[in-house]
Amino acid sequence: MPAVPAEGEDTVVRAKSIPEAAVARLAVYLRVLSGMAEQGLTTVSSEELSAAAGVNSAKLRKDLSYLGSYGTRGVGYEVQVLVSQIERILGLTRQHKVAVVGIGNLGHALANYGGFPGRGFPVEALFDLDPDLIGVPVGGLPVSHLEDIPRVCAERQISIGIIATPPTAAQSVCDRLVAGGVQCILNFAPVVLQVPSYIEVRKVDLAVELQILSFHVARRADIAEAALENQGKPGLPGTALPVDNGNGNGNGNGHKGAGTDGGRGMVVR
Amino acid sequence: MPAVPAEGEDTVVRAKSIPEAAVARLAVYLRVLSGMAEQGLTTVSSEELSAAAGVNSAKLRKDLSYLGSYGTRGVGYEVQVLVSQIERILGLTRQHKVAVVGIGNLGHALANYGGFPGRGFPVEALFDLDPDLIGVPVGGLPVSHLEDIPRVCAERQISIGIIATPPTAAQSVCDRLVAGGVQCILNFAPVVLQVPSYIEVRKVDLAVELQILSFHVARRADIAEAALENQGKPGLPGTALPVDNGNGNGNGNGHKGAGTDGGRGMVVR
DNA sequence: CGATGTGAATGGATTCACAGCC
DNA sequence: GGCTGTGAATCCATTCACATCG
Repeated sequence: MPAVPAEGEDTVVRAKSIPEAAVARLAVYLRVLSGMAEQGLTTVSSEELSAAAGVNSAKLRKDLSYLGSYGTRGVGYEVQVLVSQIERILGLTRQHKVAVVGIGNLGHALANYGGFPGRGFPVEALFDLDPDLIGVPVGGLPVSHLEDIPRVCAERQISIGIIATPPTAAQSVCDRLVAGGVQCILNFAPVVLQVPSYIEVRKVDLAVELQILSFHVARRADIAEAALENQGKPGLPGTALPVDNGNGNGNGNGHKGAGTDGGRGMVVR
Repeated sequence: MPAVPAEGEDTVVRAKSIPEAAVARLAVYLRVLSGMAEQGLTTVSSEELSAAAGVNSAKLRKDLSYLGSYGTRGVGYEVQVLVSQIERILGLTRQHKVAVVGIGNLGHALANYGGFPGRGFPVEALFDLDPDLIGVPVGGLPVSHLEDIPRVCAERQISIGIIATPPTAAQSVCDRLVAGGVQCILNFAPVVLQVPSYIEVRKVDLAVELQILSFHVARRADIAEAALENQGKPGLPGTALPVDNGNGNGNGNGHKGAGTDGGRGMVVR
């Protein structure tokens, strides 16, 4: 299915080039919309959708405008239409076969995921170094050896490689994935990977995330300290404020992104 | 609830306000620098460090300039000095106690981490819903019940909560963490959390990451398709090109972020 | 009317390029 | 001479505000 027949655009490369930041948010909108669809909602306004997605409505509308004009003025958007259009733009009509390298705790979690976000990302290969693990099925798929990454990836037409190994192994694993023809890499190892320029890499780095949070805690503490010339007790939440949410959003970061475990029934033992 | 004391405001608050994006990169520089220090390097130029961190040197210098002027013109930077300064800015001189909620595969991985990035982030509480898990030590720390989140977090002065639960539980867990006085949340569950504005949230969303990669694959395919008017075979890497790295970097994303498993000795069973 | 879609304005972040200093 | 530090210029992203249309 070629999906969209050809998109209007006469010339070539109709790449309107949609902003990176918007792409990440579209994925979030898609999830929210899917939830709404399940609940039987058929239409939604930019106001509602943006609130549920934690962004402001202007941004949401601009993001959606990159898809084309699929809303109805004075009314809103049809949930199903948006879902289809976002799936089209994100390339979710194709299947993207995934390989997970490094079957530790995290790799295990990923493997058991067994087909990611509403399908579309079937896990079709697992790799590890540990001899005790080779051949053992994890989530229904036997583990292969690191050595075989290039061959197996090529054979199974893997397009996305996930690196969940210790940092020391990451670069060599990465090289093998590239040799195996994967087009994108999602890297959980805390190293900066060197890759040829045609490979897309995204990284998920827990240490970095924690340190960013640490920075904000520290900044906050500094501010509280600076407030000493106002009052004597800034009020450290020792017991806690029973604050409830309810505000529009509050965090509105902008650039974030990254993988999740998501949970589902993953109890370790 | 007054919560936050009052936010500095115009007057004081000498906060030079260092850009979010730069903060994330500083954490990366820190890791690279630590590696260099271990190898006995004592000085480094912006060129070297930027290459190792996968950014360009101008950006690196600007980022470092937010710390102050700690380089020597014509020479470079002292590794130890940079390490100290970055640690200072990121607030890594304080300790930040961490709670992990949801002891599935991912939570397990996090718990076994047992003290994160070069210490500074000790895991001091674990929570789950599963009765079979309560009281069982994981990574040396017994699991408590979700109900007890507010009390335990308050008692142990937890400042960072990590949510690794299924999506349905995430918001209620989040509310309890907030009630327990945590200041920041790292969310691995694929939901948009609603929090009071003084709480810092970062999310790590695997589904979103994969979909972003999917987008790039699709875009690439479109371009290849468009190239049909040039040649007949764009050259799908069926077997793979043995390309090796060696370029400056290639991905140069900019905004990414997010947690990692990192690996270390985490084999599941 | 009411909500979309979008040019224009604003604000951040990246890059350039060069002055300043060792 | 070489490398840092940084204003100025550029580029990208967000927000504003309103024309547009069902």
